[in-house]
Amino acid sequence: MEVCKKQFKKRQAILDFLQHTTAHPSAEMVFNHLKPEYPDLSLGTVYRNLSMFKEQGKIMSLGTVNGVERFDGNTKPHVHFVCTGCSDVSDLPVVKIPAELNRQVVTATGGRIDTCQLTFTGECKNCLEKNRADTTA
Amino acid sequence: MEVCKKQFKKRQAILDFLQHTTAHPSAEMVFNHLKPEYPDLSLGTVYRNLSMFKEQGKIMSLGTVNGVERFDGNTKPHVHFVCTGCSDVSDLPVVKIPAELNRQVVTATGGRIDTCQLTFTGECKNCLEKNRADTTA
DNA sequence: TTGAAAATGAGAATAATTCCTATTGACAAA
DNA sequence: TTTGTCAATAGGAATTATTCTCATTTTCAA
Repeated sequence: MEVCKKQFKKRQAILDFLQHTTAHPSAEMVFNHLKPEYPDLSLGTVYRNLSMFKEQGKIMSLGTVNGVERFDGNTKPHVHFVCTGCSDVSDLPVVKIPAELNRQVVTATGGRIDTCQLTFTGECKNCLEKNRADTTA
Repeated sequence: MEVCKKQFKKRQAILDFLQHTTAHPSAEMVFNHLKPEYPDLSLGTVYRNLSMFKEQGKIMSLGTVNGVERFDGNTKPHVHFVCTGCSDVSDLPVVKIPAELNRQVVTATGGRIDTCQLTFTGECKNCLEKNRADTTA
């Protein structure tokens, strides 16, 4: 039966979504996105699988934005911009992390480096304009 | 009386501690550190003041490590190393964030940049050695 | 068809953080 | 010294994101 066919595709669906979106979603955002297609999906399953994928290195955590954890299906080191106004997280593909930094860190710490994250925090163009409109109104 | 003299120095004590430690403490670590000197300090006060200082830009949040938020009294952009084993956060004063990155981001986003954080995540020397000892034992 | 193992749903439990309210210290004016 | 006012605080309740538990369901190989 059709319904059952999808039953064990949920884990894969969660991973697929993360690897094809640039939205850097939270667990709840993943849940909301997949719920229409998988009506009996539960939030616990999303959390469980996200945590497993993170463990396996298939996705990475971007840390929390306004108290909720955000995830990224792109595990290659890249640069993010976080807007404190609307909590939007976006990629900055233009900006590159210089490769020699990694080497510097390894020699400085003597430890093992798993990931590296460069995050710029501020207010995005939209929020800036919205705020300006609010204050002039 | 001596006890009373300290009563309203708690806020300042919290800020002082953050500005003179390199431990990148959590709210609870701040609380535990100041509790002996201020026996009636409450955890709520620590959270409240940390959040106020953060708002004022006097301290900054480093995001969460294993689920708890960490703070830094040094608000100048600098590089951190987070050990996923022992949750230790350390500065990497040797490694510098190239200044031109900031300009690239401003032009790429059209927004306002408040802070910038470069974080390397992995396992520190100590934890690596501890793990090796565990597996060989 | 059956049995074992993996995946899930639902909701309870947990833990970090925030909120609320009565109390207390500081400080200026009487 | 006393009093009034206001900011700062303590203490604990409330909130909320996340994790855990366990019964149920699906898969898949035998």
